[in-house]
Amino acid sequence: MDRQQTRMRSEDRRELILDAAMRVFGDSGYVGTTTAEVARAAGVSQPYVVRMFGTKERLFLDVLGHALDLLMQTFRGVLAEGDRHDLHHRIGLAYVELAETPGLLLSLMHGFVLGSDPVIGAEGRRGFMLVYRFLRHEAGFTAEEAQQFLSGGMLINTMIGLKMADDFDDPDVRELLETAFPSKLDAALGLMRDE
Amino acid sequence: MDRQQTRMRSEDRRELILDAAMRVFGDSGYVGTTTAEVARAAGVSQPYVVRMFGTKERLFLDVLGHALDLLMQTFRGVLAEGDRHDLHHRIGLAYVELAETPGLLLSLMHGFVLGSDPVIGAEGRRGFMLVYRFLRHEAGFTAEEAQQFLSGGMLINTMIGLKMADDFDDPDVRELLETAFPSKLDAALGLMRDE
DNA sequence: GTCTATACCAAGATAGAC
DNA sequence: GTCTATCTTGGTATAGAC
Repeated sequence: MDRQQTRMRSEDRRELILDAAMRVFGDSGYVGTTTAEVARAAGVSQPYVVRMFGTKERLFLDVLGHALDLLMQTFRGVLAEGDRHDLHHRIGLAYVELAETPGLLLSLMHGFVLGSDPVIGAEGRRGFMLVYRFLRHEAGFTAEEAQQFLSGGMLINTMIGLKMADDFDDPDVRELLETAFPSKLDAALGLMRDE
Repeated sequence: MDRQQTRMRSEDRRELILDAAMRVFGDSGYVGTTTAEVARAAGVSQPYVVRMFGTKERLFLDVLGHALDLLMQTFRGVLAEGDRHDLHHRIGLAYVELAETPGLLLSLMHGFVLGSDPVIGAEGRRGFMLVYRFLRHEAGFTAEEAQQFLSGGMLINTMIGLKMADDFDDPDVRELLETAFPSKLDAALGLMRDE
């Protein structure tokens, strides 16, 4: 083992582990992920991960919080920068771009599906409604718009979780992916149509 | 323990276990569910569950297949019985009714989110596309209609998974639930509007 | 701040009786 | 067809050195 760790400020190390954990949890889910896998992905020892976050559950909750922070921050950025009329499009695009941050959307999704767990479920509901409230009360979406936005988001999450893109050669799969993912092209066309 | 099992045809017992497993897997997911929990829910011994299905993985795959069978059967029933023009509504309603079969939609959802797993992922993708193909090629949905239907479905699954209804007293939660779930009332209104 | 070594427990699977 | 008993593995968490 070539792991005589270089010392680091624990804040930095924490960030590192959190990102690694987000990836791994996104892949295998909360229960399906071992603290050893997180450790390996982060390049530290397994006990250190536990030491730093207390428990695996605590770690997962922190990952959820982290993912949600990034998401809300992205949304607020979009809201701040542009005018109001194509907001729906622009937030949609921003959402799809979040898919490029490994594990971000999927960790959330894994949290969402664990509503029966008293502590993870509570956090999942809180996070989900945070997004809904943002859409409704900050971004000015109607109930229907918010519902449709979230619907599209959940479909995207599901297809990412399914690794659907691996079957892109199947024409049905391809068609579905192309209609479900808002593209820059769509956004441009939509804009032109709106004027 | 008062479990001196009455003997049963293994086919019947199999159905019983499958339904119990669907419930439990729906609650806790694939990895989060133990064969002992399934056994308890079905009223049999843990080794018997394993004995009958071979492995936990095999059991979960069978649950997915079972859930999918029920779903497709329901959809085909709807397609067969009515005329074409309000099909979207009627299938939507049928979908919501499936939520009353414990674990059905959620077991599927847990499967969907495990796309990284080589064997479960493959089955998940297969199942998901089976539904898409039904909508497109049998029910006559356009790509956009099919995409929207699945979107709504995934949002519903997510909210069921989140046990969102537990927070029904929160007005935002309530609003979201009411806009996301197609109701008989909506169906009736929609129909009237269509004529 | 970070590691190695290890205790402890839970879960899936197997053996074999009835 | 179904159970009890048990083997085995692997995973979280702790202790304690550096």
